[in-house]
Amino acid sequence: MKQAETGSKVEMADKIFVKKLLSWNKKENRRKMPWKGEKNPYKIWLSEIILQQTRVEQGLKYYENFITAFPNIQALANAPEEKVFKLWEGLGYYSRCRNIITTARHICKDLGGKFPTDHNSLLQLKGIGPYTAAAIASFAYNLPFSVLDGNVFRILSRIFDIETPIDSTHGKKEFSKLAQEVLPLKRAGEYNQAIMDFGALICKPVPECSLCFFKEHCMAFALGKQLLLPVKEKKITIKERWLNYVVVKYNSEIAVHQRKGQDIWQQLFEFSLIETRERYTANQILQLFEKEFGISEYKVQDTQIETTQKLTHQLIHFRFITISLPRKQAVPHCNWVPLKNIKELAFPQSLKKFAETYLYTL
DNA sequence: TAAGCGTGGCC
DNA sequence: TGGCCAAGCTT
Repeated sequence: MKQAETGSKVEMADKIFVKKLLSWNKKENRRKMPWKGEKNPYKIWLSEIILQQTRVEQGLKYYENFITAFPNIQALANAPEEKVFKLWEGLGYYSRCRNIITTARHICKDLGGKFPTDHNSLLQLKGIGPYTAAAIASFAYNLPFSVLDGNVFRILSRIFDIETPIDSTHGKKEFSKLAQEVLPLKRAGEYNQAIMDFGALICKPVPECSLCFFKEHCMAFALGKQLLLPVKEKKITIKERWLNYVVVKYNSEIAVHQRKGQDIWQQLFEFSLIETRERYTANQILQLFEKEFGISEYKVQDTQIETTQKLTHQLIHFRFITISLPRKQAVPHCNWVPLKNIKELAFPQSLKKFAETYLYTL
């Protein structure tokens, strides 16, 4: 947007957009979701955390499972961590799971079990950033804070033809300011829900301009730039890695290891791992395994299973080598878990699929 | 502050 | 089909 246009023209467009958006929301928006219209901050919070960088269709079942298992924040705070992680299994971005446990326990232990009712206190909670704080504040308490998510970036960039990259620090500030200016202060909750529904149904990445109530006022539509907005500047680099799992069995027990540190899948479980920076043969992997784990007496059951998984920043090649031990012995960094109990542990999706396909049937 | 964190659906 | 995207946050 050009500097000269930040004055009255934009304010006019704002007013028309808000009026039309709220009217569309009331008359035509049929989108239904279980947390919509919810006033319970616990349920709003849970839904918003689940939906971070996650599609509604994917998060829906997780939300229902969580509400059933943990109907209130006390139930979540009192739950064993492994049970919470097991419910989160497969949803990705597992730090969210760690954070809801921390925050639930903090609220129950230090805040009398009551969710904070002001925006700034919400922002202090682990896992709650600007978007989620605004969502809870506006949905639960109708406080005047505008949400700024992927939908809102897209919509505002198109309506006002703003080419500032949304993944830049400057862009975030600019869009945040604009979003707050557009917000109708007394109808924050209603407006925030409406604009995100509008982004999900009409002003999609590939937009349905023919259905749009605002196309006569949209600068991107006038210029034919819908598909060029919003602008992103960062290129992601994809790291390639090879995770060679040596699945160690003794009778019907499996050696498993819980991931720690700063890497992916923190706190999830895996099998004994040999990571390499390129593809190794099964024999090379077993050689490394013998050396690193101090285990040389075993029988190889299978070396064939290979698969890949694409993460946002990584391309992971998996190799599964199943071996069995003639006698039970300690496997470094691992614990022995009966096969029937493996299902109770949270695994990364690719490992879960391997286990379901090959391990339970051995 | 820029980089990193999962998974699945879409075209 | 591979790159992009989806109700972001933390470090």
